[in-house]
Amino acid sequence: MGKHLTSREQDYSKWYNELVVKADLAQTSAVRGAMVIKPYGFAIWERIQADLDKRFKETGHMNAYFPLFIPKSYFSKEASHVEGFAKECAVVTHYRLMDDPNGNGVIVDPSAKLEEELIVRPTSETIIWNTYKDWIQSYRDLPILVNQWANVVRWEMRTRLFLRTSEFLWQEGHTAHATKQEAIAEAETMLDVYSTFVEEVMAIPVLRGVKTDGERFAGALETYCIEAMMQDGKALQAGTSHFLGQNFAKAFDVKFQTKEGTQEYVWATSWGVSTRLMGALIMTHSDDNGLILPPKLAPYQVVIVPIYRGQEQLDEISVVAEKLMRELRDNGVTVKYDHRDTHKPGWKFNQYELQGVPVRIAIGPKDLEKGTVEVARRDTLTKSFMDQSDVSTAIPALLDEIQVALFEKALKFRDDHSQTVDTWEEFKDLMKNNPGFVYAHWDGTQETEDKIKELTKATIRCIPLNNKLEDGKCILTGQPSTQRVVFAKAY
RNA sequence: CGGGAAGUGGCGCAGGUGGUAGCGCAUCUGGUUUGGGACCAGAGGGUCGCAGGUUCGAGUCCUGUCUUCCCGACCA
Repeated sequence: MGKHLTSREQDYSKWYNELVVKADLAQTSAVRGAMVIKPYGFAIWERIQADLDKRFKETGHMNAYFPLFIPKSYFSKEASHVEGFAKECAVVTHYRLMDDPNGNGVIVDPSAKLEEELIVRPTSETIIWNTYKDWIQSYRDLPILVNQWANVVRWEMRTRLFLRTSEFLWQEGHTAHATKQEAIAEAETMLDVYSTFVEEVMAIPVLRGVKTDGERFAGALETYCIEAMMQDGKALQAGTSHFLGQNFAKAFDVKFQTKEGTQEYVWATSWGVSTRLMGALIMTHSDDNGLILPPKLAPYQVVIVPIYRGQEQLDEISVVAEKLMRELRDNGVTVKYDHRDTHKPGWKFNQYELQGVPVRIAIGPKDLEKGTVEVARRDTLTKSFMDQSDVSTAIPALLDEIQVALFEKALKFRDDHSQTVDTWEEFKDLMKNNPGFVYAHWDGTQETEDKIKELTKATIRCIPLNNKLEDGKCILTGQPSTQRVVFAKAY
């Protein structure tokens, strides 16, 4: 195994693939398109889950669980929804295996064919709305504010770890409301929850906006999104929140009786983020030495590495290390003390850099004499010395500083790669040679969006919320436009 | 699903015109080491993706098939 990663400049996707594997986040599995998330990678996902889950509950939601399998007939009930997912559904057709009469292991028992095939959920709107029909009779049953953490399957042609796999983990919120206004407010609230989380915890700056017709979720009236910029200038959708109108209520006949006694269809939203956030995290912060984790998501925020000669010296250092570890833990810092004798300090330094541990503390014989430790920052790769007595207060402050610095650095990168453009030539040139977010006028038609995609591979990532109105001419057609939209190549 | 490339110990690779598999890293043992991926000595580990075929003989040639990666279409 090579000791160094492919550099980002040399081959960005190779860098990403190697980093995911070498940092021990995930690996490909024996199953086509499906990944194994390894303990270190899953620990990060657990932190994402825990923080988001808390935010969902603080905004009034509760978790529930709906089946993995969805009867095929449910899918045909909402036309645009089927159209959106039909091409990537896994289908269960049989329920039993038998010994192969020809002696070649087991085969599917042809007599065990299902009456109605089951779809492995690509998303759960249909099964959930079929259930909500039973839950909702009166306005007193509303709103329903439910989330589920689950796996879903979308049969993908080309897969990449975390970014696009056939099976992935996510959460999907599904809410039901008495009024349109309330449902829209819910979709907007959840977009706020996502953007706050992604910016404050993941340290990834996001644009908030709405999708165009072409990019909208299958079955939604409005799709809100947050878009992040990766270090190769491509956009990655970090989360979506949909206002579904009454589409699913009508498809599944979910009505409620109002105070006035009339029957009305329920208004709906759904919203989700997936393990794709792991990809966003990696591609926003990491460098050619490996992963860089924001302190708020790092499985260990601090790793302590002893430098010693002989058991006696290790024992002396361990006394200091364990004291510091206790003090740090008391101050809410997660610490790992790596005193394994099977690896040298240099090896550990490289390994923890590869795995993105925000702060490394090294303690050696010289530190014992002077009462100091060596503190190394992962994000800047800088080292300095600190008195042991300062560690318990200085390290939490340093972690906060790193958290902010990562966000600021990513924000600066995004700003440096965001341009306002008014000519088609300039637009084409940017997309080809220096991709990033391009703010340009668009005539509002699907045809133009498709044409631009065909010519440059760039799509409209979003129409920013609270967008400034400004008269202009469409970048491609010259037709009048009232606002700029954000174009980028996307993951 | 279209176009390319590749499948050989755990990982990365080498194996002109066919002759019975090798290197680096990793692993194991012993010793010396330990402030940025240590060194020396020794050891273990592969029915060459799979299935057919040609041949006295196939990692090598032929056919089929599966998988992975890259580039497109689709997508969170």
